Amino acid sequence: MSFLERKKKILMILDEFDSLSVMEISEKLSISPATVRRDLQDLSEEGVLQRTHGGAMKLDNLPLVAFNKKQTANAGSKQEIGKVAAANVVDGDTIFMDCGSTVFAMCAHLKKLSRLKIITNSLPIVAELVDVPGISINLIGGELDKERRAVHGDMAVQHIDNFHAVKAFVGVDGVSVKNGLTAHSEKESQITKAFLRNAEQVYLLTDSSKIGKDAYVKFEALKTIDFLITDTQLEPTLKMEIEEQGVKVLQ
Amino acid sequence: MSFLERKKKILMILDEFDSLSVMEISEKLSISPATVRRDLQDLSEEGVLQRTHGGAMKLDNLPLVAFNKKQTANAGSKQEIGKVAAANVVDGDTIFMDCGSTVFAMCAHLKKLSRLKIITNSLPIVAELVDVPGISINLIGGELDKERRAVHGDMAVQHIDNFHAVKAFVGVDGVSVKNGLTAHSEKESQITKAFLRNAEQVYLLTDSSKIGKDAYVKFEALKTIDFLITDTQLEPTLKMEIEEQGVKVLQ
DNA sequence: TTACATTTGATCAAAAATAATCATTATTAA
DNA sequence: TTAATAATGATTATTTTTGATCAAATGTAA
Repeated sequence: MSFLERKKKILMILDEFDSLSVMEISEKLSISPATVRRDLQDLSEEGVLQRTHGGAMKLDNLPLVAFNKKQTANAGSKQEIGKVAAANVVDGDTIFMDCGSTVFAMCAHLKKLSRLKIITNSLPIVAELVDVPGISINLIGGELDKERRAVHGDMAVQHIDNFHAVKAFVGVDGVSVKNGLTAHSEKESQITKAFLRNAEQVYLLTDSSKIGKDAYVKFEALKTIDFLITDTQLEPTLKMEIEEQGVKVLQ
Repeated sequence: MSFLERKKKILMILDEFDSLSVMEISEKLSISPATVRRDLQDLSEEGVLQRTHGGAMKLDNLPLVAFNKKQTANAGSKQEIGKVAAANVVDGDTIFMDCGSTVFAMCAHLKKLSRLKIITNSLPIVAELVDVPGISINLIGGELDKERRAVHGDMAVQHIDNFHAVKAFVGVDGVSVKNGLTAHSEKESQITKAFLRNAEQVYLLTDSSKIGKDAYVKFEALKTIDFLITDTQLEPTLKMEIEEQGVKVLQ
């Protein structure tokens, strides 16, 4: 087994168990501890995991490494959310699609549409839908954010401002009644804001773990969005508070 | 069994098993390990699989690179041309890269640079270089041409006009002293024209089979370009005629 | 703190894989 | 047909990778 294969496997099992010891990895992959240490050193230098004494830990803010593949974290609810969101798209729509794994989960359910125009800054979405007949894609230009596999920056915002869509499907890092929509980075929030102001209807897709939480860039009021699509774990009191703001919650 | 047949089979079995060793491939196809290694090297340069020590792996972002499957025509000379072109890029450069398999062939030889900015409309180039540290990418936005895996259209042209690069590396469908640069489609020629007018130095990459031939959209005079990079098959008389126009021919 | 156990990084020899070379075979052109 | 060219497989030298060993560093418990 080559380094590249081991790297993939280590990251996969590390995604499942949040942390692993050198011995555990050594046993699971049938390689010597010395090799595991060398691999962990390389991987930690790449910045894809956190080395610890005796093993390694998952990095939680590791955005989307090879995110096409598997998103075990909340994979189930993301698929559910993606399905519900896709059900709100109809033939002939022009839609904005944000980057992020939750919005990406819509892709699988959009393939059966026969006429759809997608404006997006997300490379994984492009890769997933480029060969689907009936779907035409407008790719937003600008600086490529390698980690997120998405385009950001001023050019991207300008690009979006040249378009109008009937629906926007966006993600956030946090959302609450008090602070509205929040993000980890300003660049990301600028893109999302641009989507919001150029779409007739806005759908916010987020699993319930991010509802009631705040990230540090506060960029838009909650009532700006029309629909919040989330999983069934959302607490009823939170749901009521959100709906009082005029946001329809879909689950 | 010819290289083309082996290539097909290798990609097929690699699609089934996610990774294979040289020996496994050698046994499955009844060819020697030496040939397998040669094939894997070629295929990895084409960007359709990931070479590892001891074998090969499937690529995860293959959808974006898929156009390369048809790239086998003149694969050898394309690699040569790509290598020569890449040798003209130095650390710190900002370059335009056109879509097309010949320009794509530069990628493999650009990875060792430590500081490079690439402005491109080609998804395969993006997919190939997105994970290379030291290379930053500006993706040109606009309508996605699914067949070409590239972005075209007015937005794309506008985008390019916002930038300036020291070098542009472009491809064409035909080039001759009489008709200059020619293309099969107007959209493609508009993009190339935009690259030409915003770069200080223009490198045209094309294998010799396209030299002396004309496609139907005539869009630029031959003398507009500074360098023509091609293979060693180019006829000396043609070469002389081209150099008389002030174009330097590199081989 | 000290004593003890564990983990680590460095070094090295063995094993594996590769690239380069060369003779042979197959293919193509004349 | 023969000569020239290209592709293949075998051989060998080189490089890369691996696992073992061990002193040094780190963490843990008293």
